[in-house]
Amino acid sequence: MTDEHIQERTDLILAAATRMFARKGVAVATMQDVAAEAGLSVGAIYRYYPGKEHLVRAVFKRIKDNTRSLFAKAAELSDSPADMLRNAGSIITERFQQSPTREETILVVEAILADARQSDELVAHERQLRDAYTFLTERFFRQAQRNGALDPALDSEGLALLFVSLMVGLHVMSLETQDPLELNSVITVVNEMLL
Amino acid sequence: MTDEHIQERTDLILAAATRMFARKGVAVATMQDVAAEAGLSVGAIYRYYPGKEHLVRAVFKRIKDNTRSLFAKAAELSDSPADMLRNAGSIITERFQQSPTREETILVVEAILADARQSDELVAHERQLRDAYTFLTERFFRQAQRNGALDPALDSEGLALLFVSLMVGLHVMSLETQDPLELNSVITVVNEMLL
DNA sequence: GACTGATGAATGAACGTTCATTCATTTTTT
DNA sequence: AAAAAATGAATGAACGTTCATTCATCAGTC
Repeated sequence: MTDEHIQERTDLILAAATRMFARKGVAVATMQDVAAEAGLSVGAIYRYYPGKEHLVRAVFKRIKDNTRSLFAKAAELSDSPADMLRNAGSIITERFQQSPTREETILVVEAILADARQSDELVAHERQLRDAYTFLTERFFRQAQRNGALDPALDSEGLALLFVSLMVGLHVMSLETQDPLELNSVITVVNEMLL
Repeated sequence: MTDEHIQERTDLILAAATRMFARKGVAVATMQDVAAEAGLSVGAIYRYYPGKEHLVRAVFKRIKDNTRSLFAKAAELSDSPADMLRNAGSIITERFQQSPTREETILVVEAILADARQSDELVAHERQLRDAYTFLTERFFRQAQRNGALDPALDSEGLALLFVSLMVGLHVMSLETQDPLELNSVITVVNEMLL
């Protein structure tokens, strides 16, 4: 009853915390909520996490890492801006259609808010989210410009910011609908504009 | 000392609450925080608002109304999609540069999150935010298509969703920078793409 | 195999703190 | 002096955290 068991419990608690934090909000969800959702007692949680603060950070970290790697994958799979838009768009729709990941979407936004409120000391460290996104995207666009898949006259930095903002915006907008967004029409429009 | 005084106090408290809710988060900011920020005692607040819940709702309502009317104004001032983008973009930068409105930006996102968590009963009522945005925008685009300022072949609904998502995304992204966004490059890129 | 003792995972009542709300009192206005 | 406005100490509920206790599991002994 060792490493494997600890990993199992840690994951169980993290998943339960993710659900509760998304459902009620990080500040409103209580440790008792998390414990009940995990099917454990409150005390048990403190064996695996030193406190609520740590649990929150662990949840945010996982969310960010997930999102970042999805972005990286979209860039890797694509070989033109239109393609990248299509890939990133389908990531959002997929993410949203699975119910547990709708909750993750909410937490992506909560994590951004938490970052936004951080006072200036840790800021530099915590602002990696946007940087990582825009960095990945800009690199992809520059590559596309070298390959001739994108007009070299376009400002790749501006384009990257535009692209990432659009993706984040679509995430947020998806929170306002029960049904998945009609992303197809968006993608079609941008495709037409990009050609 | 009646109507005018009541209005004055109500506004004072609402402004203080807006600042504190944005700074700490709605759930974390206390009534004592709000009172201190307003330069009043806790008890005084309860003379003007029946409780925290009401205060929160009032703050959210004002934020939404503000944002909505800014959107409407942008549509009114514009006579082409590129123009609309420029106008909406400058609204975001203006909003962001004034310090009190950076806090409002945070609350726009908190309000969206609060909506997203509302359970299904009130949802239809509360989901006006996106509808109002996209409705305004789509109507503007259709008008532009009639005026010949926009390719009539484009799907105005998809375009509206795209546009609103981009604006919301830019708002959120602006939270991740201390400095105002380099929106100009974004606007330039889209302008080039729209032509 | 049966008994005993040790281990440490899990429990949940209890504690101290924080916070929304109330209200008896004081201050200000009319 | 009466009425209205404002105060802030008091109240009680809720929450994060702690810890004495329980109990299933397993090692050691016969």
